Amino acid sequence: MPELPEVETVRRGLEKLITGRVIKKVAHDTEKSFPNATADVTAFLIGASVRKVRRRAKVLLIDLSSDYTLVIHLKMTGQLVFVGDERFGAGHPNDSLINELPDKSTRVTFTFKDGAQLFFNDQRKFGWVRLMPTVEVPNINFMQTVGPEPLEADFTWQQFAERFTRRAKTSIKAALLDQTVIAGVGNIYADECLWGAKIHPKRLVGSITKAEFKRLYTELRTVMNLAIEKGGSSNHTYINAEGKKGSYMDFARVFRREGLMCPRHPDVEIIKFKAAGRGTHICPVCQVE
DNA sequence: CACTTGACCTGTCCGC
DNA sequence: TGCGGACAGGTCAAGT
Repeated sequence: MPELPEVETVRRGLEKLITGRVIKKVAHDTEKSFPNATADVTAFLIGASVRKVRRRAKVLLIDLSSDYTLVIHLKMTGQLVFVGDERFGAGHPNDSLINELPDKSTRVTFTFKDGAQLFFNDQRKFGWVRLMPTVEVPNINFMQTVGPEPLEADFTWQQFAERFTRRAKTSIKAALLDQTVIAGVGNIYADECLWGAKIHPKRLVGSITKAEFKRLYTELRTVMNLAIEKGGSSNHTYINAEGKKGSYMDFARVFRREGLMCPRHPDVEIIKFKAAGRGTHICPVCQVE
């Protein structure tokens, strides 16, 4: 899925596009797409307006005037795409794409009172949408166990390093991907910040020095802030709420660049292998085991 | 507890 | 052109 920068990009788009709009209708395909969409629950959806769009880790939270919240996880291939009046006029940023919605991967369709629509599309069907009272959101298991937001202004490198102590015997990459350690890191930004900090992904957490944690913290924040600025990273599935792709991949140093040269070593090829069960990219000179 | 692995799905790409 | 297998930006529930 979308990692923190992609989910944040979607959040910002939705905030601008759907805040204040009144939901008139909701439709979904299978039970799995919207597990608790029973009539007594959707009663808190129909007629409610969007108050606020929040994000925690990789989860989107759409607060409604009914004091209920739509909780949405995009997982690997989820998208939330808004289609408003632009669909009927020229010059929409991605007319050809937008005009195809809904399509065969549309899972949930929200229709607003003014005719605009929000489509939850998800090719692999791992994602989900739930509706629950806003006050209960902090009690769900994920919210209770998820780690701190890495981009918060008051989050320090010492706090960052401290979060890892519990995972001393696993690899640094596995620990970075563990949402209970730090929120929002996924496969792209794990590889990117490990390269930036010159740390091999298979190094055990217990072997990482304070200086290395400090570098990793700085690199993670730098890379995620840059990615947000660029609208996230796009493969063939990710687009934001306006149907646009992000451009971070134009700035990636190692991710999905196997066979290309390391930015620090013009004569060294980036290699790919498996670490923490995921495709992993490194510069074999910058990052040694 | 900490840690690893397989499962959940569909689509695409690559080698035979 | 077809087919099998690996792989894809993420969690979970199991197993050791």
